[in-house]
Amino acid sequence: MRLRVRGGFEIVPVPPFDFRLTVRKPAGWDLFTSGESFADATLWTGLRQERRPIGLKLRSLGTVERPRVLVNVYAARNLAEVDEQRLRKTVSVCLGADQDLKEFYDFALKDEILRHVVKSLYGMHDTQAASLFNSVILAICLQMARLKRSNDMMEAINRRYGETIEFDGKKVMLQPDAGRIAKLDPKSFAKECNLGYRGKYIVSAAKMIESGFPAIDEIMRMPPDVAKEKLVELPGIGDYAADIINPHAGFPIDAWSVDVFGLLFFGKEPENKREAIEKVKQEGIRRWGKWSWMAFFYVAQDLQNLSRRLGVKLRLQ
DNA sequence: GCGTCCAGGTCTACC
DNA sequence: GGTAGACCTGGACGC
Repeated sequence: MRLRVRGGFEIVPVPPFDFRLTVRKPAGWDLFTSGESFADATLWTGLRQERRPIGLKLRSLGTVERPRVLVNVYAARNLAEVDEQRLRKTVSVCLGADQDLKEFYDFALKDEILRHVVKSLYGMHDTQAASLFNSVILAICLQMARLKRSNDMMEAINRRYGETIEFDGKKVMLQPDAGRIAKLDPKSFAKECNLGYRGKYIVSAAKMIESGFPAIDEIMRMPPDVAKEKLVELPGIGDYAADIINPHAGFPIDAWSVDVFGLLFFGKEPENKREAIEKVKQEGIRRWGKWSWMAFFYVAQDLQNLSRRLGVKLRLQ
């Protein structure tokens, strides 16, 4: 689908704000979709607004201490004023533009582990997904699979049911919306995309989302424990997956991160990962309290630097 | 080449 | 309420 420029707006994030680190994270986490591209302080990406594909070109015009982000909006037809206002708010929230990192940095600089990562990744804001369903797909595909297979499953879903938008000379793949997946036969879907048992969870979750489950922004506005309680109502979403979808509420320790944080906290990787997950999670929350997620996020993005600084060999993702 | 293990968890039947 | 076992698939590993 070809999109034309339909408007634009400027976002002024709270400094420090490093555009590159925020939209193109060192560990490779995408902002909105795996199909986005980045060059010359510019990100071409896309999302859906009320099912409608929207192309976005985000350009950094400022500096880390005086940040400005110019957003060009591309769509098939003109946007109403109210839609552009809503889009502006969505992009601003997803970029974490209003996040003030000062309090976290003050806390982190007194911590033996975190002081290294906040210096290395100064100005990296925590971003948020634009779609609950896309986060659900990610959280379910991460389960019981190595990272390569998780990526293969998500790519298969995008290839078969996603949508490519073209704008500003770029092509961006958008992930499918819940409405499309909700209509599928779970067994066929699982077979087509090599999802195994996950296929039925994704289709059932899509049906729940289609029938009025709270949207991502509503979830984010809920108190963390209420949001988590709500999220685990979705099929295939348990404790870990809920923390992936709404990370502000938790410390998403899994079979990979249990090695990393086990080594950081206790000086060695646990012998029995499954048994150690709860212990490591509790230790993270005890040490870092309300900053647990930010600590997890910064550490996960800075493993190479942290390995060097602390003289330990942290397993990269 | 073949068999086994287990991976960025969750659900459910059973006690 | 707690817990063992099942669940898809495929790469890694030992033999």
